[in-house]
Amino acid sequence: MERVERDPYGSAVKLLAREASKLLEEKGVCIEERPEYLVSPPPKPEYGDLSFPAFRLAKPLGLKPLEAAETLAERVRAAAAGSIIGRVESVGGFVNVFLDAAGLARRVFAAARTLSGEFGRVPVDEPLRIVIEHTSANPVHPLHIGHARNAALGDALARLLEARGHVVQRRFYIDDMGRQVAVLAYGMMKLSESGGPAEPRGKPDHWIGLVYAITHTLVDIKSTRRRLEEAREAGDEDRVRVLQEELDDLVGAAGELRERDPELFDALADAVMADEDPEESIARIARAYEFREEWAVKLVRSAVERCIEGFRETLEGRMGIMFDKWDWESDLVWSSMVGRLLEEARRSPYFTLHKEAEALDFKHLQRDPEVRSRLGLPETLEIPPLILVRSDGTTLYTTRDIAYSLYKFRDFNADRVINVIAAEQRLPQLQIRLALLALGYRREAFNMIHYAYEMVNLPGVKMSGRRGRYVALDNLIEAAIQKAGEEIAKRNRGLGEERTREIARQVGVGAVKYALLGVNAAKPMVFNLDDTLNFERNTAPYIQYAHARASKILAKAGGNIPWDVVDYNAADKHPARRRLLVEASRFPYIAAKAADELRPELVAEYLNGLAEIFNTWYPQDPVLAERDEGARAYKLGLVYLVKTVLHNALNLLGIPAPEEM
RNA sequence: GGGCCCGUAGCCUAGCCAGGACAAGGCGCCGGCCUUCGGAGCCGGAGAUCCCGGGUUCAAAUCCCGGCGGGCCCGCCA
Repeated sequence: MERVERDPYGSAVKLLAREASKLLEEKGVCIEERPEYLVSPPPKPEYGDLSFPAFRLAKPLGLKPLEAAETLAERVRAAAAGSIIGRVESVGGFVNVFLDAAGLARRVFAAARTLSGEFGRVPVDEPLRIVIEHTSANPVHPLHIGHARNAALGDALARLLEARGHVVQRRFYIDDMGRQVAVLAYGMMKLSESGGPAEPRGKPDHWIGLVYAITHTLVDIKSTRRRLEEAREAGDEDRVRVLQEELDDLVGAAGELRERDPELFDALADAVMADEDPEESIARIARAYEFREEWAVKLVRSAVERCIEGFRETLEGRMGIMFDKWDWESDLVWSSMVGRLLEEARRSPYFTLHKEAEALDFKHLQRDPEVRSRLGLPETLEIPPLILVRSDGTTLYTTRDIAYSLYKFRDFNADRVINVIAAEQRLPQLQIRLALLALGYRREAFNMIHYAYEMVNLPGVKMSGRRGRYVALDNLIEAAIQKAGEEIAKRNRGLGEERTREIARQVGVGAVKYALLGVNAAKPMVFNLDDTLNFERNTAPYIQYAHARASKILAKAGGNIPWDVVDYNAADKHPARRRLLVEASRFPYIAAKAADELRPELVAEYLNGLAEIFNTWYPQDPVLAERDEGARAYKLGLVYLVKTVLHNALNLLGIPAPEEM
C-alpha cells in the first residue's frame, strides 16, 4: 500500500524525456533545458499514446532525423523493461510510444483505490510555504463578477498548490483606509444623525453598497453644483456645459438610487445637503481614523464589518471559498509596521524628496541587469518615483501595501507570496517589488508573484460602484442556482425538496466557477449568464453529470468492486475503453503541471475532455451487462477510476461533485 | 508619447512560453440516434486569409522585426 505509484503516466513521460537527455549528455551537448515539454500525446491514435519529436536531436548528435529517432527509440526500448511502456516506434522522425494498457491499468487502479480522495496528489520533493492573497475587494459595496473571477482563481490556485504538497495560507486584505471607506463612514454618520434607517435591510453588504452609492452621488452632486456656480460666475461657457452634463448624469443616478430605497435616500439627502462642506467632513474622518481616534474607529469599523460579514456570507457560505486570515489595513498602520518601514526607507540610498513629499526613486535600481531580467522590466520603461508620504504627512495605499507585503512573508514565514490582483494593478505591483529591493528585501521581491487577471464584463452592463450600478454576484449565483433547480426538477426523480435544493446549489455555483476558471486569466472575458446556465458541453454541469452517471453505475453494481477478479487484459480489448483508461491516468500529471504553472484552466480543459470521452465510451461498451466476470470487474474498476478522477479534479477547482443530480 | 496584455470558423475558447505529423473543442446551423447502466447524452456534416507584411528554419498559429485593431496602465486616488 505504501509503495503505490502515484503517477504511472507521468513516469512514462519522464522516462522518455530522460532517455533523450541522456543521449545528448553522452555526446556532451545540451539543447533543451527540459525535454519533458517536448513529450506530448500524438494527434492520431495510431501514433500511440506519447510522442517525442526526435528531429531536435538530429543536429546536435550529428545524425539524420530518421537515424536520431531510431537511436532514441532503441534506447527507450532498452530502458522500458518493467515500466508501462510497451511498443516503441520510430516514424518520420518521431518516437512514438504505446503504453501497455494492462500494466497501466493495474498500477492506476491500485493508486486510485488506495489513494482515493488523494489520487492525483503528487507532492513535490521540497514543499514551500505559500501565501495566497486574493479577492480583497473594497468593503464598500457587494462583490461582483470580477471579484468572483479573483476568488475562484485564488481558491483554485490554493487547492492546486496544496495538492502538490505545499503549505498554503489564504488571506484577504481589508482596505479600510481609503477615501471610499471614509465616504461610506460619512454616510453612516449622517444617517444616524438624521435618524434615518441605520440598520441593514437585507444582506448587509448590499445595504452598505446602497448607502455608499447614495452618499457618494450626493456628495458629488453637491460639489458639482458648486463648481458649476463658479464656472457661471467666471463666464466659462465650455466648462458650464461640461459640468451641466455631469450634473444631469449624477441627478439621473440619484433618481435610480432613490427608487431602490426612498426612505434611506431622503434621510441621507437631507443630511448631506445640510452639510456646509461634505468633502472636509470626509477628510476629517479619514484623518481621525488614521490616527486611531475612538469615535472614528467605532464609526468606520462598524460599517466595514457589516460589509465584510456580507462578503463572508457570499464567499465562504455560498461559494465555499474560505480564508485563513482577514487582515485590516488599519491594523498595519496602528501597529507602527508602516512607521518602521518608513524609517528604513529614509535610510535607503534610493530615498528622495519629490517636491515636498518623501519618495523612492528607482532610476538606478532598474538599471541593475539582474533586477531587470528577474522582474521582466522593458529597457525603455520609465518607472515614476514612488511617493511614500504626502506632504501633509499621511501615507498612501502603496506605502501600506509594501508593509503588508513584508508582513505576509513574515507572519507565515513564507517562501512565496502570490497576489491575485487585477491586471490593471501591474505598475503598482511592480513598484512594490522595486521598493522591497530598494530596502534590501531581495528574497521577498523576487518571490512575490503578481497573478494578474483581466476584467470580466457582463454583456450590456456598465458598472460603477460609486453610482450603485452593478450586478451583485449574489444575484448571479442565485440565478444559476434557480436554473439548476429547474433542470433538476425537470428530470424529476423524487430527490426530495431539500436534496434538490442542495444539488441545485452545487450545480449552480459550480457552473459559475467553471465558467470563470476555464478561460486563461490573461484574457478579458465577457460573462454570459445564458451560456453558463446552458449546462451543455464545456460546463461544470456537463462534467458533474458524467460524475453522477459513473456514481450511478457503481451504485447499481452493488457499491463494491471485485478487485480480486479484475482481468487487466480486458484493458486493451476495446478502443474507446483503452482511450478512457489512458486519459484518466493523465490526471496526476495534469494536476502537477497545472499547479507548477499556476494554470487552473488546464484542469478545466482536461475535465471537459475526460467527461466527453467517458460519455462516448459507456453507451458502446456496457458495464453491467458484461457477461465475462473478469471483464466486468475491469470495467467497474475503470468507472471507479473515472469517477475518482472527475471528483478529485473538480475538487481542485473548488467545484462539488454530487453523486446524483 | 511610453509600457503591458489580447487578436485563432458567425460567436466563444485550447494550442504560443519549451517551433514539428491533416489547427483541437464548444455555441449556433444541417442530418441521424430514445428496444440497451439516467438524452444535462451520443454519432455524422458544413464552416478558418491562425489580424497584416517581412525575416529565421528542413519545418512557423507558435520565434524575431515592422505594422494594424481592441483593452489596460503611466496621481501627493485606491
